[in-house]
Amino acid sequence: MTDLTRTSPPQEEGRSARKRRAIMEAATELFLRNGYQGTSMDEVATLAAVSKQTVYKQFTDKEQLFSAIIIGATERVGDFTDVVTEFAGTEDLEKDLGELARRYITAVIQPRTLQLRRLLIAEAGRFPAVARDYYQRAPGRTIDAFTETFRKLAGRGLLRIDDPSMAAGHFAWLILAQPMDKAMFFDEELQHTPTDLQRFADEGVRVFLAAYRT
Amino acid sequence: MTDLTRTSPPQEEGRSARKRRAIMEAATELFLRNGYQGTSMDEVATLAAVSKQTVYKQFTDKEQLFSAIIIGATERVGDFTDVVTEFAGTEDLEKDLGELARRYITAVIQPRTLQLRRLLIAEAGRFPAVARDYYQRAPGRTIDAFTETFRKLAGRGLLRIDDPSMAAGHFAWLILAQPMDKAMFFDEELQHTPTDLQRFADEGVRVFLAAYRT
DNA sequence: AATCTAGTACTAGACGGGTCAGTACTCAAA
DNA sequence: TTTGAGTACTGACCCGTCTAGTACTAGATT
Repeated sequence: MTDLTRTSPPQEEGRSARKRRAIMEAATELFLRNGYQGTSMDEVATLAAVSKQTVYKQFTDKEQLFSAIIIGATERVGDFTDVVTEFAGTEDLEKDLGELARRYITAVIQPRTLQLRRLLIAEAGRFPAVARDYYQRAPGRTIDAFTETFRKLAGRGLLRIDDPSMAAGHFAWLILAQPMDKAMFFDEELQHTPTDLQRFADEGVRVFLAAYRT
Repeated sequence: MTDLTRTSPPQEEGRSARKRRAIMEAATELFLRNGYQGTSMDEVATLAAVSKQTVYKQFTDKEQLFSAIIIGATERVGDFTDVVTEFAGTEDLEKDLGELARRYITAVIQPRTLQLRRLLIAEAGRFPAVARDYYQRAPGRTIDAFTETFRKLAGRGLLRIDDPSMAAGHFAWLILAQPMDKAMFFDEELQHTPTDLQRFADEGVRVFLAAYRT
């Protein structure tokens, strides 16, 4: 008999790291659902099944915990930087843009993404640095990818574009502004069906191509 | 010397009404700047130069005061219902749409409107009824006006539109989605110049017409 | 018209009951 | 010996109520 004292499963990460993860998961859940002021550190500790002291060992204070979970949550949102290379050799622009649009709207309309967006808009005044950072790393990054993609497509003569950045903004918002705007104000009590979303995607692409196709 | 005792100016409204107005102005200012949970009833009373008891005489509790100031602030946002009749006999569609677009973006990008929007998005979870009401009475109302306008223009053969509601959404967001989105995340520390805004308006109208003009 | 009076609105501050961020301390587990 | 659970505690804040006293208003009286 060897090592009967080991009751826990083989631990990939140390105890501290495991606790830290539990705290971040709990805090993410609570902050996203109840906002910054609507979440107490006691709640976080309880939901993480951890003592409050442990929370304060891992995170100096509430603000720092908030920043940390926002950064973590931002990392888990969809990444569209690869569209630049994907569109490098497109054969059927209309079809490929349609697919991109559907992928895009599906990713952004997810509850987690919407909650994150709502939370950051709500706290933009209290945490300007966090809001700015999120904007650059999530929606800004996507727009940049679109911008670069369109610039190349214009270079190949497939699109007629003066300002690729403006065109990227038009593309993005033609597709998701309407469902997104409504979702911001109707918390939980509204959900778009996949059919709805596909229609927004298709109509958005249609208008975009009418204006920008050569 | 006549009536030295009268120190106050001729009062149009009674004392209560005057106090009520002071309270609402103070509460509007504070709620818009600091949010619902970030505003205390003591602060409201102090800023209104009124005792807390008076606040509670006029408004049963904090939630009721919040609802009241949101309704009041909503009434003071721009109204676009008259565009329907304005466009009834348009001669130069491109010019008139351009003017509408500039008027629209100027109205919506105002700090007050943006603060109101941010506040309602932040509190959509806590006050679903208030958020829904605001949405229908402010942005929804405008979209409805655009929808009706475009339906009529399509009837006159000036636009080619299957779904006027979708077209209205495209028009609105082509114009203001980009500056609005950024403004949501950059509180105070970003202001678009009139030149920027005009460019968003013009480019939005250009794309819209490319897609929907007959 | 000037004065008095009753009733109402308002002020200032205290207070009860509660929450919350962050700290301290004890005891058990690893 | 280090770590963390559990819990109590501090100091601050906040909602809503209450009390004691002041200011205002309008109608009745002189």
